[in-house]
Amino acid sequence: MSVSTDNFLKAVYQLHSDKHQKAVSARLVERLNVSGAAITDMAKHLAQKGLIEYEPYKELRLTNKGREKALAVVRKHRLWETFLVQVLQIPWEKVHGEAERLEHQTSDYLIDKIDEFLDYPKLDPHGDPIPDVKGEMDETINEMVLIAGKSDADFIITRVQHHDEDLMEFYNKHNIRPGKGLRVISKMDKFGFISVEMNGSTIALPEKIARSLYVKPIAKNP
Amino acid sequence: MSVSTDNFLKAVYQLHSDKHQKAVSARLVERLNVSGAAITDMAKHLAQKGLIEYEPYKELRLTNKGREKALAVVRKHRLWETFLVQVLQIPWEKVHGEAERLEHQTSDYLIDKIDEFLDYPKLDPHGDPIPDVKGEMDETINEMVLIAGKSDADFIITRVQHHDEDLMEFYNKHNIRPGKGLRVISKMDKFGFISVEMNGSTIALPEKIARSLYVKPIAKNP
DNA sequence: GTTAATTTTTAAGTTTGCTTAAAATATAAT
DNA sequence: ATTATATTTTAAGCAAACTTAAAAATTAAC
Ligand SMILES: [Mn+2]
Ligand SMILES: [Mn+2]
Ligand SMILES: [Mn+2]
Ligand SMILES: [Mn+2]
Repeated sequence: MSVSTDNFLKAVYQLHSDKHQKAVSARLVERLNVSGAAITDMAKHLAQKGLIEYEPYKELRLTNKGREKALAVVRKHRLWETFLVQVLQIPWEKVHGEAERLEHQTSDYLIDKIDEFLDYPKLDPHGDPIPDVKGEMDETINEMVLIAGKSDADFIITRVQHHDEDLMEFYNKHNIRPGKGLRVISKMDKFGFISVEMNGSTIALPEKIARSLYVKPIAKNP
Repeated sequence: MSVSTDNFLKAVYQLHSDKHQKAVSARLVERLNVSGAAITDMAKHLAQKGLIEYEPYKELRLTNKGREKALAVVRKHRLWETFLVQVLQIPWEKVHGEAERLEHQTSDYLIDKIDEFLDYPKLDPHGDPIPDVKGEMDETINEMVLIAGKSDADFIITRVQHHDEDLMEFYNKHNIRPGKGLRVISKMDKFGFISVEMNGSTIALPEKIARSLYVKPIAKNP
């Protein structure tokens, strides 16, 4: 498998899981930074290899074999991110770029050694679940995007999106991490801000941020 | 720089340093497993980029810029090998293959972090010197190939070749490592064996092995 | 110093993963 | 239900890094 097919399968897997108004193909264009023609090309190519189901103008879908390959790449990516943060102490905003390249050049043998060394972590530094050697991982239940959270309710941050550098900068500035608690004070105002209480102070989160944070509700302490 | 140029420059650098009857071009064909035509192609291409000096039918030579790039790849390779052995405890015979791929996907930032983590090692697991961040490394003085060693003299193994799996298997079986001492009992016999005393016993080393071990003489203890 | 063997280069062609421009189809709007 | 807009596919083509086969230059042999 080449770097391009790795990235294609991984992207299909990830885009498929969070549903969106746009079709997978269209979002692949943005995610992989290639033309639409390249997507069709690759789709046909991988369909013929039995990795995706492709029919003209229909939504792309991974076959079992394709999902297996995608999960293997996701596993390598997330284990590398975890390793780089925990062992080499690389700042969490820097590890995604490194992992994006290392994931394609890491044997199954090596990644299993890394997994063992880390003692089989379940979550990466951004809160994303790490597939185990069989491709299985924890389901995140009750999870929602922060922007969908009811006001006057308490949440814990479960995951943060981390593809965008601006997002990461914001998280760092406001000490936003998976595991942190927050309370939604008011839902989005007319300027696109949502007000939350965090780390003892109230801050206004821009819509972009509020859409990038995944949270789960917790029982209120009276 | 692509993987192919990385490997090409690294190979030119390495083949240039140990001189041999065959020309560099011819040995590149073996080392990189490509046709002669591909070597000429790449040579022209890199010459035009100012990385090597190329004139038809003349020996290839790296420019300063080319050597710099080559050393950067060598640095990444050897630091990865060291890291995989020391930190992840991967057996030394397995690390070369992994490093061969990782070396091309590792940023300068990351490799410097690895260097720092390892506390700036000077030698890799096979005894090869590791270029520092400026491309400088220890010269190995008085070093020779074992087969050139005088009989009835004592040596220390400085480096071992490790591209070949058979070699590594032999080293493991006989506990041959950099740093080990040995004494040459007799030079190569008519069957191609050289007799040495090592680890308290006498063993016959086939020519191939004796050509793969680099040693330096030590003063005899009377 | 010719001739022969070896090495290197040139020439032509392939594959992968892209591109742009157009045509085809699907989706949305009136 | 047409028409307009957006998306996807087809078509043609390009660049990198290879290949094989033939031609050219070098090196070795006699
Ligand atoms: Mn990531
Ligand atoms: Mn990637
Ligand atoms: Mn190596
Ligand atoms: Mn390599």
